[in-house]
Amino acid sequence: MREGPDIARIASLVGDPARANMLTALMGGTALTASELALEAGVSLPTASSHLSKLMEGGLLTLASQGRHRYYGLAGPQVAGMIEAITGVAAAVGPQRVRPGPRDAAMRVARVCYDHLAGEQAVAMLDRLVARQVLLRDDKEIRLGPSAASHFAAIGIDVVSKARRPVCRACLDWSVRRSHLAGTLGAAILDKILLEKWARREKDSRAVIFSPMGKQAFEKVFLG
Amino acid sequence: MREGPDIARIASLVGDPARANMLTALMGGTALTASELALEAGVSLPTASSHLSKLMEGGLLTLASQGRHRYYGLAGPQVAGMIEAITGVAAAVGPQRVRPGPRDAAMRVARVCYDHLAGEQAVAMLDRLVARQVLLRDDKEIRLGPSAASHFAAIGIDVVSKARRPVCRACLDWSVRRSHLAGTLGAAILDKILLEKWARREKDSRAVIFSPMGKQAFEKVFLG
DNA sequence: TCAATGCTTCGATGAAGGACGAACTATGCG
DNA sequence: CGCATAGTTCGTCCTTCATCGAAGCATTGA
Repeated sequence: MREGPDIARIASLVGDPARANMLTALMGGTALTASELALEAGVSLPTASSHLSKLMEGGLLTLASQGRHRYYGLAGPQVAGMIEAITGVAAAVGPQRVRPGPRDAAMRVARVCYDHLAGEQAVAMLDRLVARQVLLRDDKEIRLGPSAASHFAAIGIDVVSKARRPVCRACLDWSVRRSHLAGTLGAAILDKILLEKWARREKDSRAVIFSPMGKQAFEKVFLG
Repeated sequence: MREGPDIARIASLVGDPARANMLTALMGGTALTASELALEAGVSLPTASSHLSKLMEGGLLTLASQGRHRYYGLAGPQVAGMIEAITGVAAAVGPQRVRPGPRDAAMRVARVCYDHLAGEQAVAMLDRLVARQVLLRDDKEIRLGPSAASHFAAIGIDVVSKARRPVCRACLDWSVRRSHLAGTLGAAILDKILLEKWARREKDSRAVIFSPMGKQAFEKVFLG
């Protein structure tokens, strides 16, 4: 009989369809209220409330009360990474899927991963940044290169770490099996992309759709 | 209501304690038989068999039949990565350690790991055998040294491999984070320890309790 | 061919927990 | 205040599924 971190406890939290839907919905990065999550999960409000308590108790969610609204969000990037990893296995393992619709294709190209960009675009970006030595990567770790500060400052992104959260982190992609950039820098880049309206978010989905011009701009700045 | 990869299905597979233990055991990288996994999970053989079918059906395991042995292993690095991600969250989220009781302390010192000895004693033993070059270890693999046959023959252990099972294998310890000796040799040594009554097994536990004299004898033979 | 071992299937049991309606608390708004 | 909206708690029903013993296959060795 094994000991150690209670992995079954965490996994079983994700293992309920209603809770899994809630967590998936929260992968979009924005915090949601209990009613919204109930709707996402397709259960009644009391049921959702019960699930949310469990997720809170399990440490997977954070709660921000604002007046009579209670906003639930993912507890952190580590939790988001776990959901991505599970999603990846589920996607790889379920070959009995109907042919990938247009939404799936879009998801493969670019999607939101909690607070940063994921998908082929994001993987290509990280590759390029490493090739140009703006970022340095050894093994699983990613660090800022000497030219990083000036490079990102030129496009209006400050790479100074304000919080305890790391600036750079690698996050494994489920569609491609390679890493993309997470951390505060990854989040800042996604902000920039949406702020500049290079891309818009598909409603009720994690997909990120680049406009033709936005794609060009993105490629010029990050893949150039 | 969401669509997409069935993440709840995968997570719920990991969400059962017995299955979680099996998967954790398989994280070592070596494939194990159904009986071994039953022991690891602390369930009966039929129960284990049922769990294994489910894990197979879920695509998390691969199966290699060799005669009447059926070796189960993780389906791939992606699955391993997922387990690791879940373990990470579980470790970060649950620092609530139960106070280590006397049984836990004993488990840390010495315990049975399905057919061989694990724990601090076992780790020390392997270290010493390698230091004396009775065993040779490179990377993760352990082989017999030139003096191994005579050395073990002197204490009544035959190192000739009868079965297909390897004589030496490294097994990662959860208490200490280092390896101990598994394989037929590991099993033979545990047999010897119990046969000579150097130690007895705690009932209903994996703990192995050395008598004062037994400990001396063990240290003389294996740590001398 | 017979016995032993490794493993799976079957059937019955029992406990865990997910579901919702109703009632309760809390915030906001006139 | 009184009413409406957002959430939680409670109680109960009910499905699911983990568990084990016994029996059934399959492989190996004698």
